Amino acid sequence: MDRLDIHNSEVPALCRSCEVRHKGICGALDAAQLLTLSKHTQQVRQSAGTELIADDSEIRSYANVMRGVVKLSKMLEDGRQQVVGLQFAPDFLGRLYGKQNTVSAEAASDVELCRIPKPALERLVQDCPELEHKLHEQALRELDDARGWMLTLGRKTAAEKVASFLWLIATHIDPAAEASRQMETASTIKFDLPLSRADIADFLGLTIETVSRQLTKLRRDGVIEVINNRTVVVPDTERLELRCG
Amino acid sequence: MDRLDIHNSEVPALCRSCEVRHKGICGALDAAQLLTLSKHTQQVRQSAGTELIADDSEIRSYANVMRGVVKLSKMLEDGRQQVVGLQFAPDFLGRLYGKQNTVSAEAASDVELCRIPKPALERLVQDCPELEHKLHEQALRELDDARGWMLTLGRKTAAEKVASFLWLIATHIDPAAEASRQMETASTIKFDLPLSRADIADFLGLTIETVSRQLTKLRRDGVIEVINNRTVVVPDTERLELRCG
DNA sequence: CGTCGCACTTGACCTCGATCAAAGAGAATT
DNA sequence: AATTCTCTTTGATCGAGGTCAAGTGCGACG
Repeated sequence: MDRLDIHNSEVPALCRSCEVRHKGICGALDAAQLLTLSKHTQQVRQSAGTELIADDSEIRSYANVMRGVVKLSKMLEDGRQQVVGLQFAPDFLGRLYGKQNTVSAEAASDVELCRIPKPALERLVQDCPELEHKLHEQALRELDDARGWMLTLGRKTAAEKVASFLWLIATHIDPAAEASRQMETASTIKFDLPLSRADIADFLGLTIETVSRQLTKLRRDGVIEVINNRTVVVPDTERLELRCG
Repeated sequence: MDRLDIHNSEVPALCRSCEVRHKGICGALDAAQLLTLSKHTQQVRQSAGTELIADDSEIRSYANVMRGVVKLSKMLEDGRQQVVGLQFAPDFLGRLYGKQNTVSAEAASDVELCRIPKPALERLVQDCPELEHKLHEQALRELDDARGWMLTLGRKTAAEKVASFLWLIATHIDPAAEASRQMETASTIKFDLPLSRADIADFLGLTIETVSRQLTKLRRDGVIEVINNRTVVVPDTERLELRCG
């Protein structure tokens, strides 16, 4: 688990995050600001399992997730762990306005990040209310997500938790499929799990054995098919949704 | 559970929220903006148990919590409920930038709110980047809180959950005591629980029986004293902290 | 091709917290 | 003071999910 070093990465011409407008930070910036930004950002690749941010560490830089999935988690002293969030491209990654990080972040899959040093981003945010607005909106979305998961963690059964997790990944990995699902009901979705069983367990507040058993049950009941332990096919999304509690 | 109606409340001279600077929204505003604000705000009192916001309802107004505690919660169709947040004075209450509310809000104790209609606040936010910044910071604090509770919900035992809840209330109700605790270790804290056993259970993802049993255990072990089922005395805060896991 | 390592699955058993049931304990009403 | 709420505590029992222990499948590597 080597720590990420932004100096060991190739210098980007213009950070690709600028092409990503949906949730990324760059849609808010004008041409001059984009140029400034591109001078500071560093495109970085990290392989699955790399620790990107350590909890309680000093905040030195922020990043945009360009590709892959980043896992945010918190740990108790005795090692019990809870995944408290997942970030998909093109989410912004980092805790604005703090001195210390409040969670740790790890690459759940191979990821591509667009790094920007803390002072550079903070200057941009100050100069650009529109950028602060964008980041504010993402924070509110993350807050909604977190609260949604609190309901799952506190009140759902193991079976409902696992179904809810699959549902979350299905809708995030393949938003197109989700959109089409709303038009013409009953569709098939196929996606790769970006998390190991252990990570899923830590996300759902379960053990890996329970996650495995519940996946087996969903398989037996024909709600999902699993290929190579990583690829999931959902023949009928409604059947899955029904199991989310 | 009558719904709140802003037209049935007395017109405030100048909303008292403007005096509250720590986390409230008004510290960001200049004199002219404060005056504008005071024309739109309505000070409202609600008694414990009143529903302030219904989940999925259309957002019509925001509020600042002036006194008391507001409980945010989410519910499954079958009635299972999870409290996903608590708001103490002078927190801002409401989901900015959304059409629908994403949680329901209920007065946990008797509360005093300073209401402001959605359009009025949104105009102010647009005109005043400093105000957006304030609200952004609160959203990030709430996000940190939510993620902290995810760890509690997913990974702590019932005993640790109850201790953590008491710790949360102790530090929020009496920040002064908390501050003094840091200077000279080992202090006594006394506070009233703002939540019923049922609410505590819904907050911790437990049943009221388990909450009751754990409180009894803490009492037996001398970690807390309980007066009238509502007032809690913690003779040694460190002993309590030790039980938070 | 074998075997090593790792992630996942499956089984047997146990425990913590849920459920069901009853009994206090205040506060409000008659 | 007696009655009736509602909230809380306590006890007895049950079961979902955790724990412990094998077993399986698959890719990496000699």
